[in-house]
Amino acid sequence: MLLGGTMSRPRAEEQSMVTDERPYHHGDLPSALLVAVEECVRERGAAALTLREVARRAGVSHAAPAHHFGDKAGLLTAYATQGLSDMAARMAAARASGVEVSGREAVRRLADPLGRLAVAYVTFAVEEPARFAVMFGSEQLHTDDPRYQAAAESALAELYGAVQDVRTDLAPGDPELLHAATGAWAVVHGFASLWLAGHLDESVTSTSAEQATAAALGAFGSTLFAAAGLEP
Amino acid sequence: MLLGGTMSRPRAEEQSMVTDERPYHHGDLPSALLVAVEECVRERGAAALTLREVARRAGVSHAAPAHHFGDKAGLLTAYATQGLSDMAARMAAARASGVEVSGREAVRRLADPLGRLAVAYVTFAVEEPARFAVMFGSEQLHTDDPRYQAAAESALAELYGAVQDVRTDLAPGDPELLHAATGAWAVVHGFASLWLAGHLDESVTSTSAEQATAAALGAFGSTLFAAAGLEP
DNA sequence: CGGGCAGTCTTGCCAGTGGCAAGTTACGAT
DNA sequence: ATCGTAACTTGCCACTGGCAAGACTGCCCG
Repeated sequence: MLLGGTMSRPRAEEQSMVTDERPYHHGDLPSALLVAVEECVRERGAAALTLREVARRAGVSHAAPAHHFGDKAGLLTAYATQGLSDMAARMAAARASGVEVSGREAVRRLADPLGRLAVAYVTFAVEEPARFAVMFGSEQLHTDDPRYQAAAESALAELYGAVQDVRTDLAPGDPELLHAATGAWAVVHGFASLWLAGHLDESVTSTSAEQATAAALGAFGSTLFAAAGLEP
Repeated sequence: MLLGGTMSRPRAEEQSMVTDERPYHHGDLPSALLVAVEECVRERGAAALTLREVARRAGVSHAAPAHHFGDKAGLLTAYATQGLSDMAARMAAARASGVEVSGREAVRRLADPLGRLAVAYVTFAVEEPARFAVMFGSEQLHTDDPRYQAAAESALAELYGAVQDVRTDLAPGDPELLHAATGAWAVVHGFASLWLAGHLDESVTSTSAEQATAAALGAFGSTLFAAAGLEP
């Protein structure tokens, strides 16, 4: 996915001192543009992303992106859609696999599917901060794009599925299920957001996303137990 | 705070058809600019905020804001600082007061200081979406500004205090306290963020912030209990 | 009372941006 | 081979944030 090879100039114009003899047709410009978006956002943040800079990195004129993505929001929407699909796949894999998380005692609760999904969510955000930032941090997204909506829905379905795996007492469609899923989403999303925004203590973010998530969820769970007057 | 009266033109130039006979010196431009920021963000979102539009609304030239706030980030930082102070005050009040929250059975747990703080956090975000968006959604903030840091720290202190109120078993400085506070922050912050981004189901956001928070936290708590094999 | 000074605000400019329109190039179907 | 069409470019527009230089005005000190 490092491009470079995606577009080998088909016919080398005689001279070897070709300065910019790239072919008129790029080959796979949409993919190259999405890679360029990734780079830009990683280096300077989503807010500083510039359509022209993206085009520059892909080696095309400033108006080329519009032909494939319509406008800046369209480009970002495509990038976010990629991210949502990837995230959904990761969550599905985490939910299916039985990988145990390492950590402290209270972490035992995280061995269930919901816990693995939580770790997957946060891990995705930490490993792909650019994607996460555009997916949830950008206000310029064409959220009515059907492909975007489909990707978002598939990710959300994983979340609901994980909650349902734990709350077997609830029938599908029960409002309680909606609230439980909302709460679960809130924790992991908030944790990931605060992490990426740099608001978390360094002692938290200096460990792995897995351990940090386990520690926070475990401690918060104990707090809920304490508030309810129960033994953890 | 609706401005308008903030700057009554001191001397009415003879004619009543004064088109723009405002005095050279505004009187309290910084405040007027912050009000204008509020309006702009409310109407078109934080990303669409324009220094020139803010200046236009305050009735000054496009370069006037720079004199008081340095640059765009400086203006946003001042606005965010206001918001953080306000939020800290609200959280402190909620923590001190004993107001019971209304809601379902599981909500009983929310009657404790931590629950009241959670409701205060979400309520602030829903009632002041512009402030919340700039405080946490903007990437162009001078986070090294001492006033900003002080405000952020006072808000964070309320959070830690509320957690400590519930986890009386933990000594100050215990890492578990840090993790518990991080987890608590994550839930309320995630919930508020998803709400403002429009990602929550309408059946959730159509109720009051108080009830929605109570329902989500309650249901999520029950889920944790279920995962731990306990009775709620 | 008056003169200068410092802070406030304006005008004018610059490079850079996103989007549009019109033109140019090259591929592929026929 | 030709022609239609998709891919890409050039050139333009209004707009933005930031800077420099100038204009206005309240206030302090004589």
